[in-house]
Amino acid sequence: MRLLPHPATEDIELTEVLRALSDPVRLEIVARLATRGELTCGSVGEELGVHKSTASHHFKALRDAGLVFTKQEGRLKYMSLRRDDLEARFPGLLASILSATRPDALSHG
Amino acid sequence: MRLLPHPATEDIELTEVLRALSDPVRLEIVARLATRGELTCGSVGEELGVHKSTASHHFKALRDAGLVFTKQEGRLKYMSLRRDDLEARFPGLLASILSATRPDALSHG
DNA sequence: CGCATGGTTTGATTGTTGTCAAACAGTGCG
DNA sequence: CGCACTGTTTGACAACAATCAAACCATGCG
Repeated sequence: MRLLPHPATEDIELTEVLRALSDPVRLEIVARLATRGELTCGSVGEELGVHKSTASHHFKALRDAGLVFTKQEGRLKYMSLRRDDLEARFPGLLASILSATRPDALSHG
Repeated sequence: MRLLPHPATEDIELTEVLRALSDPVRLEIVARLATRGELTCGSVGEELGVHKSTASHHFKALRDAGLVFTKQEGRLKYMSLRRDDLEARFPGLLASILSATRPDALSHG
């Protein structure tokens, strides 16, 4: 099992995190990771209707920004949110963004 | 005194807010607005070492995203953070971002 | 080994963005 | 009006990004 490069918690940059989450597809990926724990590249591609190479590209962007952790098991790669690392680095940031992605949690209706 | 177009609070989009803040110059502008209340286009240009047209461009990006409000008085235009609107739309988001950029920014709220 | 499966990389295309400089426009003052 | 001051718009340019398709790489299985 190989390990992919992940930035250390203290090396996570705020602008890169915000930039990574400013894409609708990546924001949706993160929102799903928050509720479903782990996702593979292929499942995201199918569910969001994008090519698998596009999904891979987005996962790399999220990984490089320090948002997700990639764990390989067999032929599959499981991506998960780095919740604790992000909370330690930018307290409250991920929580506020995740709550903002849920329409029912807003003053919308 | 003229009014520039600003999006209504309920029309502020999360991805556009994150995108606006993903640029280091704009993030710095917002951080300074948080501690200093109001800034003009020219002052930002001088302090951050960018051309005035670039500063104007960034202010427009922040205004279009719903982050800042522009008020004209005489020949000057004062930009200020839409703190209350952002708090109503995305609770806790701006606070967590500001604390990530400048931990003392919260004490001025 | 041969093959299927799951992801990655590369190429091409298209669109966006950040920046400066120069021209333009609105405002206030004399 | 003419002028100075502020900010906006336009033009140009380089850099980056999102997407798909196809080729490629790696892993596990028979």
